Amino acid sequence: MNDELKIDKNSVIPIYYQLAKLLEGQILRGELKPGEALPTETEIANRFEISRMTVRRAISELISAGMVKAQQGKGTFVSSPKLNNVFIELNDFDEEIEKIGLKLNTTILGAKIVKTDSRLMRIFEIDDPNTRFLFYRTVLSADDERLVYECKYTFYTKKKPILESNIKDPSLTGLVKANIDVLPVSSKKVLQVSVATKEEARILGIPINAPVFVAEELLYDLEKKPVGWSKAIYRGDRYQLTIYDGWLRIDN
Amino acid sequence: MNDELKIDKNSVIPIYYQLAKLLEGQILRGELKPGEALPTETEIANRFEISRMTVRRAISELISAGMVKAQQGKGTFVSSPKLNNVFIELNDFDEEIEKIGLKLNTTILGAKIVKTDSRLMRIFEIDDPNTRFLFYRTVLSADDERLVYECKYTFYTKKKPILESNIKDPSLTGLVKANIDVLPVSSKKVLQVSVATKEEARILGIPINAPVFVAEELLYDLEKKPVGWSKAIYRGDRYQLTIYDGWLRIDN
DNA sequence: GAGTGGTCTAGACCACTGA
DNA sequence: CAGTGGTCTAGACCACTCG
Repeated sequence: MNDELKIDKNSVIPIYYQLAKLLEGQILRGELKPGEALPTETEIANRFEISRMTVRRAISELISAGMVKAQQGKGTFVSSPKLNNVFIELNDFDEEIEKIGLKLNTTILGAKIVKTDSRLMRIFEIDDPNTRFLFYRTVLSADDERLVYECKYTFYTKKKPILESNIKDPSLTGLVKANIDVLPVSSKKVLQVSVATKEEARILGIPINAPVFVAEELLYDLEKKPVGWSKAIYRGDRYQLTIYDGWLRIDN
Repeated sequence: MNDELKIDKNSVIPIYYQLAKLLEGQILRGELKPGEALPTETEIANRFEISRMTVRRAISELISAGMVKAQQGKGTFVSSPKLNNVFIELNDFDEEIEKIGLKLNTTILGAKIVKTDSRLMRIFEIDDPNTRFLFYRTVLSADDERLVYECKYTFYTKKKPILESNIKDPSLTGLVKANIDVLPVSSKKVLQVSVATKEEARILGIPINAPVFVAEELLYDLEKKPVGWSKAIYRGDRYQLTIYDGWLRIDN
């Protein structure tokens, strides 16, 4: 049985990959149903005359794709596709726009040094009221249409001059890297929905109270200290978030 | 040198895990900076007197955490934390609410059989104008406050009776599974921002034109055919999306 | 050609589950 | 207890990169 389920040991395609694809096919075609057990690793190894380590490499691909789950002492079982609360790939807003083929353009509305206030002290977890921040206001446009209005803050250090013309990378990460000698390694983003204020509506050229996304981003350094904060207003009529979910496929 | 960088080969903790954590620590402490090369696999294996396969297992943990990248023929290099367009964990709205400790309650406002229309034919990719759908309207509440209004559609098959009292799992996935003998394995969600219509405002008890999230979900079966569709209206003042990004840590 | 990571083997011992 | 997956070894050969 299973005549076409063969593996070419002399192929340039790795054995573990051929085997993973073979098992993935059986699962996707429903020949192996959720809850069912895969053949044991030893069985598969004997059947295809390959090493058990190679079988394990193949199965580990399926595990990381979320299609099967191994249980020590029991066996390896086909998972039910979990359609919630899983790892997903979220395309960055801006890359999404560029894919469509529009030209993106960032305009710096202003850059200045500001004193701290209670909000910034809370966000950046600092006590010193003399701390000063660099404050940037930028607008992202595509084809002369304004899409995003963004306010960005990072610590001010006298080390480097702030020349507006000198800003190569106006993203929050870029500004932090340019102004303080720190590498942001993690971030937290909060996405909310709101309606445009008068100022936001004016800058983006949309009606007051039009729906907008509000995306706050907080950047952290290696020691989990906040090093940058931004608040971005996205036009609600131009942005949407698309999320794909379910079993990840191996490779493509 | 590096006295504390040791591995206990007799520990219950796997060697590959100890080594992965050791290397992760060096990267997080900045002893290995982005762009720098790790020692070669053979070097590490000799240094700790372990097998190269075990070293590879450790490094593969770092690779899947996105902290390093291996390049055949060249070496293994510490990655720069990529703070955009990466895999992220998106908590499901509802699970998020339950974590806070609120009791969730789903009310079924109605369930009926409807004829198809041009919108449903487009969404479900069908041609037959005689197709009929099951149409559910539900409301999700927490502590007597209405949070989400949802309209759900799935194919109507006469196989099973539709008893409202019989609905155990009112999620879209649950309804699809209950009504047609099909297992949804993947989904596509689109998140948009909008303002509440008159009907939505009435049902959710919010002002007309209040900001809301609109989440459309399309469920697919094994053959990538749409089997369920829902459109959910989330109160904008009660929901937000939090996204963590950057280097994933190994385990906890 | 020397050195790197990528694949693969044929064993071994262990920890865990279930009858 | 027999059978499962989890870890580990000490080799081997390959494909790739770069001088």
